[in-house]
Amino acid sequence: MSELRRLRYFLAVAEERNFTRAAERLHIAQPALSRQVRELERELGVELLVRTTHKVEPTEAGRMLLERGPALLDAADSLWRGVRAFADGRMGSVSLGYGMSAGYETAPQLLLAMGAEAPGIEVSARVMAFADIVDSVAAGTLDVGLVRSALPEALPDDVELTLLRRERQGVVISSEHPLAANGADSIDPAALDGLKLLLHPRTHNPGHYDEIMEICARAGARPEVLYRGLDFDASYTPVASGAAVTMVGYSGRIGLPSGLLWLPVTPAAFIEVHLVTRRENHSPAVKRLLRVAEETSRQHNWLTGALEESVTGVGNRRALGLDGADIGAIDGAYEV
Amino acid sequence: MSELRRLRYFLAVAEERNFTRAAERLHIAQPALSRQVRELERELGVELLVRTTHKVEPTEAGRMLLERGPALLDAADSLWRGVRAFADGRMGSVSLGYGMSAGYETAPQLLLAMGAEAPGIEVSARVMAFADIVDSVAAGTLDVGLVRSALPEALPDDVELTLLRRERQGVVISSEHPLAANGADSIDPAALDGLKLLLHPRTHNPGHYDEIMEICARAGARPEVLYRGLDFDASYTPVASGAAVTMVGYSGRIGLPSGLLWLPVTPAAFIEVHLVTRRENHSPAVKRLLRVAEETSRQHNWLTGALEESVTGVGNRRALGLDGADIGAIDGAYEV
DNA sequence: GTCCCTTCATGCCGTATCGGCATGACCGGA
DNA sequence: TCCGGTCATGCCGATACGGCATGAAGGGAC
Repeated sequence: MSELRRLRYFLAVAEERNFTRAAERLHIAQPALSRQVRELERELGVELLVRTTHKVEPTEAGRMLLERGPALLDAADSLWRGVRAFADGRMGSVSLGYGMSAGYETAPQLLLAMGAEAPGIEVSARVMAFADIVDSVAAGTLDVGLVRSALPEALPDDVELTLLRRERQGVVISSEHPLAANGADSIDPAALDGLKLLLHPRTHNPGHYDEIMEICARAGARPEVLYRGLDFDASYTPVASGAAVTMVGYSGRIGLPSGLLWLPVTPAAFIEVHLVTRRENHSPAVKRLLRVAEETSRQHNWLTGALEESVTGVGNRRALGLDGADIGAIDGAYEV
Repeated sequence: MSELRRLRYFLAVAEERNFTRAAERLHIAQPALSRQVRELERELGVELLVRTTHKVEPTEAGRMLLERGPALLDAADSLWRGVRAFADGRMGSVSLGYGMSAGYETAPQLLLAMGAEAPGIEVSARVMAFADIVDSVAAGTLDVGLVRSALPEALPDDVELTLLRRERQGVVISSEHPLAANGADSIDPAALDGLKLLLHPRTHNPGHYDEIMEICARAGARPEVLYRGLDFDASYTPVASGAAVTMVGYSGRIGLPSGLLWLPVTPAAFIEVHLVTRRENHSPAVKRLLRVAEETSRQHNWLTGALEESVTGVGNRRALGLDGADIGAIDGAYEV
C-alpha cells in the first residue's frame, strides 16, 4: 500500500547512514525526512533502522529493503519512461495496408524509412484490396492505408486522405510489340486506340479505372478493356504474349518479367497515391508514420514528380531514374 | 517521480473501462478518481485514456501501462511482504558458534529444529573455541554462541546467558579398562582418584575445568590431569589405549570410536550448556532462533534432565535413551 | 426529434499529509 | 564539563486528497 516516496527517502538514509546528509541529498529538511522514514516503519510495522544519536544502522529488514528497493524504483522509472516513449511515438505499433501496386516501391520505401527513423515502432504491413483498405481504416481495424486514385467524395466522412505521391503513368508492353519497336522510349496514349488494355474490374477501384480511361480518352483512344484479377504478376501473361498491354505507375517498372518494357505515357499523365487514415484519434505511432511518410515523399520528390517528368528513355538506366541510390534497396528485376 | 496510488487508480479504470465502476472497486468517489487519473496524465505528460461520455478507451501508451503496470504493483507488494518476513523472523540469517562438545548433539538438534520451524532463516554455524565465541558475541560478529559452564560474572556486561541444557556427565573409558569390567554401567567419581584424566587446558574454559575438577573433588578424588588439544577425536588415543580416561557430557556418547564406552558418573553430576547472546538488539531471526532453541530444549527434556538421570546401563540402548526418535536424525556411530 | 439516463468533468470545501522552522534530547570527543 | 553533531518533537502553513453537489455530453427509447 505504501508509496514510493517513502521508499526513496528510506534508501537515501540507509545509503548515507545519516539523516542530515540524506536530507540534503533529497533537498528536504532533516526533520521532515526523519518523520517520513518513521512513518514508513509505522505503516510497514517494521523497524528498519537502529538510530543512536551518532549512528544510523539498518536492521536486517532494512538491509533487505536497501538491497531490493532500488530495483523497484528502477522498475518504476523504466515504466514511466516506457509510457512516455509510447506517448511520443518512439515506440508503438501501426498497421499499414496497401495494394499490389504500392508493393513494388512506395510501401517498401516507407517501411525502410520507418525502420531507420522510428525503429521502436512495429509496422505490421499487409497487401489488401482497395475497398478493404478503406473499410478497415473507417472501421478502425487498420491504422493507415496506401491507395491510388482515391476520391474524397467517395469515402466515408471519418477518413482522411493525405497526398503522398504523384506517379507518372506508363504502358507495360512486350518488347516485341510494334509500339515498342525501333527503340521507342515513350508511348502516346492515342496509340492505344483499339488495343486490348488489361485493367482491374472497375468495381475494384472505380476512381482509378476512370482515371486510366480518362488518360486514353483525352488522347482520343478507346482501348478494349480486358479484366484481370488481383494477382499482378500472373496477369502479365497476355501482355508478355503481345496480345495486350496494361498501364501502371512509374514504380510498376520494378519487378517486370523479362521481355516486358515500361514505357512512359507522353504527354505525361499522373495518378495520385494517398495515405488513408481516420480523421482523428491518431495514435502517436501513427502520427510518427505520417511524419516519416511526408519526409520520405519529399526526399524522393514523390509530389513534385520532377524526376519522373524527365523519364523519356528505354534502355537507359539514368533516364529511367534507376540510379543506385534510388533502386539499391529494392530487390527487383527489370528489363530496360 | 510519480507514486503508486495513481497507477493503481489508472489500472482500475483501464481494466473496468469505466470510471464509475472503478471508483466503486477502489472505494472512492468517481470525481476523485477522475481527477487522480487526469493528474497522472498531467504529470506524465501523456494521454492515457480517450474518454467519451459513454466509453473509456486506453491509448497506446495506456495499453502499455495497463500491460506492464500490474507487474510493478506486484513487485512493490512482494517487496513489502519480504520486508515483513525479515522483520518478523520468517526470513533472515543468524550466525551460530559452538564448541566441539556441542557439535555431537546439541547444535545438530538445534539446526534441525531451525530447518523445520524457520526454513527461511539461514543459520551459518561454525565450531569455535570458547573464548572466541564469547568475544565474537560481545563484538557483534557472532549472533549466538553455545557454551558449557559459562559463568555470568566472568562474561562482558553486554552478553547474556540463556540456560539451554543440563547435561549428565560421564566418563569415557576403554572397554578393556578395569573400571569398565564386569559390565559396570556407571562410575563413581571417587574411582578416578589417581587416574590420568584428559582435559582441555584450564585457560580454554576455566569454568568448565573447575566444574569437572569439583565433581571429582566432591567424591574425594584427585585425578592426574593430562591436557589435550581441541581436536576431540584425535585426543581419544590415550583413552583408547587405556592409559587415561576423560569426562564428557551425555551427548559425548555419540561418535565414540570403537572400543570406548561412555559410563555415567554416579551419583549424577550435571554441567550446564548456555546460549550466549548480546543483551539487546536481537534481530528477529535471532529471536526466532532463541524461541526455537527453547522449544527444542523443552521437547528433549534438556533442562529437567529427567531422561539423563535414568541413564544407568551400558550396552542397553533404551537405558541410554538412544531410541530411534532421539537418535534417528543424528548420523553418529557409538559403542554400547 | 425529444426526453431521459448514464457517464465523466468541474467547483467547492473539509481533512490529512507533507515539508519547513525552531527547538529539544542525547551522545561522543576535546 | 562544554561543545559540536545528530536525530526527534512541536507547531504551522501549503499542498494534496477525497467527498458532495452539480454540470455537460452523448447514446438509446419512443
